[in-house]
Amino acid sequence: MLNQVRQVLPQLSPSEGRVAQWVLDHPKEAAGATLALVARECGTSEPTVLRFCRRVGLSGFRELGIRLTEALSHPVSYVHRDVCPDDSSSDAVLKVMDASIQSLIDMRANLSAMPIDQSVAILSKARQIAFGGLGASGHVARDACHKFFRLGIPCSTLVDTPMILQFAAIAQSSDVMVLLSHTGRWPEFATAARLATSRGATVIAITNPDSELARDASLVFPCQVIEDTSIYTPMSSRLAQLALLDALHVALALACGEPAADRLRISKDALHAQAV
Amino acid sequence: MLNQVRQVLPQLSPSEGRVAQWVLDHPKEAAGATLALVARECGTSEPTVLRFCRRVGLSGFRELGIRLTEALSHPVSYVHRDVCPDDSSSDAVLKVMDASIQSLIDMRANLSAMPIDQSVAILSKARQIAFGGLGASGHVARDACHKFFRLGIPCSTLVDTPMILQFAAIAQSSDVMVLLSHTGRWPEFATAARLATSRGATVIAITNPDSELARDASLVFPCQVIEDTSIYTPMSSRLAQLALLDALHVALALACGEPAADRLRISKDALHAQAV
DNA sequence: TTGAGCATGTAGTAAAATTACATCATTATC
DNA sequence: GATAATGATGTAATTTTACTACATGCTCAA
Repeated sequence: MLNQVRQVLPQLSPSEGRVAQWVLDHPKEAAGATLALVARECGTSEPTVLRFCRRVGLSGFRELGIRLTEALSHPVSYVHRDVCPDDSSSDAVLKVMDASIQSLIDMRANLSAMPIDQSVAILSKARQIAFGGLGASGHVARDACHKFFRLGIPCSTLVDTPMILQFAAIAQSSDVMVLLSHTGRWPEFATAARLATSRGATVIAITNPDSELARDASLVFPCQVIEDTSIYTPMSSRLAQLALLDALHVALALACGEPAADRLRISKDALHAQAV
Repeated sequence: MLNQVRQVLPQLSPSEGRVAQWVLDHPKEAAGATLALVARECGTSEPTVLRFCRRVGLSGFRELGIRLTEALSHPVSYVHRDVCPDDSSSDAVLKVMDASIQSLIDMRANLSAMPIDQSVAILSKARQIAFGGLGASGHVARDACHKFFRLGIPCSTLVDTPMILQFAAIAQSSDVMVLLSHTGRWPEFATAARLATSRGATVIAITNPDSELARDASLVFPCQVIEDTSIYTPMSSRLAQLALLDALHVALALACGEPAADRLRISKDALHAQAV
């Protein structure tokens, strides 16, 4: 909303521009203000304020109040703003955290498009699960492996292409291979997916839906890659992948019922017996 | 807000109750509605609607609109709700995602209490950085190591207690050891922290502030551990740690200026030359 | 049965939002 | 350089909206 105001500001006439500027400077005050007050505050007349509202695409002054409280009630909005070289450390940290939060929120909004139930059904019957990923995704794969193994399912991690290809080559029908790739463009991943599926195994891809890997996988969790305009932008999508695997892990634990829950409890207790 | 309405509903008179019910049923509509419209819609009079507003603790009808848009603009609140065994897969997944999002939001709110500037200052002058963590924190440590090493700083990962103790024993004054532990209760971590600081090295702890480790570290990033009431609760705090390290990494890259930015760019290009 | 107390509605009021129209300045056109 | 045209801005009237004061009617108890 405030961005919308900023955007039309240059096209506004002087008086209307003053109103826009005042709204931007005092958004909190403007949200609850009355038409007369705003006019007085900006040294203009009521109709001018109203014209300003219309010009930013609102139906009237009342809607301005609604839109403004809406925008402000997110005490902070986690919209992505690029980190720029002259940011202070604290600014940069805030921006990165916001980007991370936003990427999780985006993923949450997309959950309905993901094959969660199918994946849980297949994973719960898996003979073994292998998690494959290169570079940063390798760490996610390791983490996932560590998590799922506590359910009592044989798990392994594949962090280089030879390993991934070898696993695919010897996969059996009840094996599951989870492949993590941000862009899905490593040709070896698609090859491994084809190889594994041809042998009857299931390949779950957590990747860009417009990729060769996505086409060749059995199940795809679409993860849009945020175009990183700035070199400072970290891989927020990696966080989202981790959270997704967390969620899948819990869903699987539920689906497996008591035995899995027991194993979780036991493995937690094993740690707490000492300290964590 | 809506909860507030629900709470007073039983104490309301019939007509006022109808208003409350309508507001609960059509919150979106109610947010922008006019007094007359609500009265008509509920088959009652305007003063009754107004009385309803007063009874839920508002100053008038106008405030109802504000509170309502406020409540609705958080399309969902990411409050933590425990996963229970009879949840469906999709319910469980949503709950886990919400918990993850909330833990990031909490961390963001706590950023001001963290020694970001000091850490950046020390890290930018570090001869080498070692990231230490056990179990799940080990994966976070590996991920962080992978990230910081791309800045051109010598980095290593320590994923077991002997390694952590050995690093501490041979640490030099410009070395930095980053220790990750959710509870901070492993005695070896505190020992390592004492050992390393006594040799002039800096120990940055990302851990529970009420722990031995926190006391013995040079700098502490407090991370409150969410009491995991349910065995299904995953380690959301691990996500927050990752995001924090992401942020710290970006802040450090900024502080190091062009050389670090160049290295980041080069390492990104090295990947993009093939595919990621 | 009558009056106290409460729920509800009617009618009125003040203020706010919106509209219609007038004025002024600026620019374009002849 | 006068004049029409366009657009910005304000004034005043109108409508709508929120809110108040008061009246009606109902329920229950003495």
